[in-house]
Amino acid sequence: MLRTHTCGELNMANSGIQVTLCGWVQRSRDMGGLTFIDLRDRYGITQLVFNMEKNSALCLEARKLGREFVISATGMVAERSNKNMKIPTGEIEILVESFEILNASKIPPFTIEDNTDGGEELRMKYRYLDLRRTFNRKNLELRHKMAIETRNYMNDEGFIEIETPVLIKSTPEGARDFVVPSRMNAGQFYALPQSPQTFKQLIMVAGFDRYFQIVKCFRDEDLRADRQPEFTQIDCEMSFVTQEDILNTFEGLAKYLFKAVKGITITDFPRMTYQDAMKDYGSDKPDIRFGMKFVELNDAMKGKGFKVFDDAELVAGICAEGCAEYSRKQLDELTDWVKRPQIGATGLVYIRYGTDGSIKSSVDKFYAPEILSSILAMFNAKPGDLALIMAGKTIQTRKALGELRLEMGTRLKLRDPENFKPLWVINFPLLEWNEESSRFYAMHHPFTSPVPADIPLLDTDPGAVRANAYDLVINGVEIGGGSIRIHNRDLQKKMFSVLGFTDEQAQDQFGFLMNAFEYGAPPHGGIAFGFDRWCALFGGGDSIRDFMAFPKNNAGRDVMIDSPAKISDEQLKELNIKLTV
RNA sequence: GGUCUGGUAGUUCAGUUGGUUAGAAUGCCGCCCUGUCACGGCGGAGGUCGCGAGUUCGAGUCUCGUCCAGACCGCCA
Repeated sequence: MLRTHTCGELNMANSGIQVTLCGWVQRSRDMGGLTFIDLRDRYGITQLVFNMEKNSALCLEARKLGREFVISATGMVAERSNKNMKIPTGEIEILVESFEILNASKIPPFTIEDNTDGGEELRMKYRYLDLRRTFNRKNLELRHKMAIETRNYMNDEGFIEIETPVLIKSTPEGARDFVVPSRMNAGQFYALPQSPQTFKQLIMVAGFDRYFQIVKCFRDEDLRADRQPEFTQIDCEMSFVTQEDILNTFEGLAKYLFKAVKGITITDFPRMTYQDAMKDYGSDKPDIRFGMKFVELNDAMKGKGFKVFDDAELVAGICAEGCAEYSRKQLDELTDWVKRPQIGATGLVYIRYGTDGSIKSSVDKFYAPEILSSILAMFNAKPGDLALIMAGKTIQTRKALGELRLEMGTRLKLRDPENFKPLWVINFPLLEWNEESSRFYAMHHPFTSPVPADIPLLDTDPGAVRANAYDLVINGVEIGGGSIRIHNRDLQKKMFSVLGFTDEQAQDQFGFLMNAFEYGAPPHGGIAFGFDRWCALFGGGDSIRDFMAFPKNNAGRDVMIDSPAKISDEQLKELNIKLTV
């Protein structure tokens, strides 16, 4: 070992002993007769002292050390005359007797500090330097803890971790696949898994009963702050269970992780139907840290001569507590906010309930004071509150109002990142109609089982079929989703047919699964969690990139290794690929 | 595929109506300082204003194109 201790562990109890530390030069302070160096490693920072009077040659050498030099230093642990209570090692320092430069460093392009001066792009290019910062180190430590504790819980619950292949087969439906050309099979391609879905079902057919895997998945779609082309799932599947068993098992995982990683005891774990979530919050992943539920106002506000509302399919609003003080300018600004293309609302109506009991709205012309007063009563509004109302097509209005609700929640500071409110959203529809291609798509995926009572509807009214599917939502973030699967060949075949597959296509693409169902497939179901998102949520971050060691930028590029990149003509030839660009 | 924002010193940014030699902070280099810990003081170096056209007597500033980065919409079974 090149060191006797780390830079984070020494304190008064160690004073008087000789130690050797290794680490990076965080900063040096040259006082003339004294030189201080903060030596940093994963574990902390320890101050080294060089004294000109005691050893001038050594002190002069130490002054030459630049930021991020890697050194080992040997000396005596001593109590400081001026203590720094801000750091754990702040009561001691090392009186250095000798040191060695293990490796020099160029001047780093940005400062390796909590409040770094480096921008996003630069830090990504030098990610290995960025990762030296406490912020990133802590995020990766959190991620590690999450993974370890997940494995602990799953192992204790009798789950077995099994790896599934990464080179698999491309299938339609769902996200775009990343594909990998096969050299030995000219003209043919593997696909990288969007999830190990079919494999974990086959593992159930194989009798493993309880499987999980912390696994990389790949989707070739555009990126977001919470979406990367390669990401990690906690993928889980169980046999001989009902939906209730799965919800209980993974409610257990969530509670365990909250306790083990965040030290938080979760007692409340409510469930909400998809239908209620859409009606009350305009979202299938409602943030229930705050109320501000939708109030539907069709009966109260339609037919009173205000054309925008009269023509609307839905008139609905929310009540922002204590916002009656909003100025005309603020309300205009809020109206502009909902009119942005991302939200796409056509307008915003307000009713202001003044603290003096006065009522003022943007539609006074159409609604008598008594009516406005009765509407405020529907919101349970108190003097000082502000009702915000939108109208239009039901789906768009709910979506826009949902965005407005989140925005108001943020402005009113009702979305504390250290306050956690998990929620199961259940009772999802099985299918979703797509206007563009005029066909149904599986809302979850094509292996999701319909609620048995609704199976006859597959022929008559597919859109009304409910699925045995569920999502775990925490603070408005979709953390995971799953379903009870189809385990019967005929039902699976039926499902593909409803989705517009011919029997041949279904057999060609998913024959292996349907064949397996004919050999004693047990009833099964499962769930998959977005591991990166869960880490980001627990870490209080908005971007999953901060919780991955080497993430890609918003164009899917790794700016550090500069990928993706061209390959040589020889490689292309070997793969039988001709480029058109 | 689309919308928006940004690109100026190593770095993070400011730069007014288009007008003299493009500034600040930080980092870097040099000198001074024996208790600092965001040390302090003095001095110094550092710029193809992303790139390419255009308008103009004159462009960091206006226009068009293009590249790069970020956020979002579409997309993400």
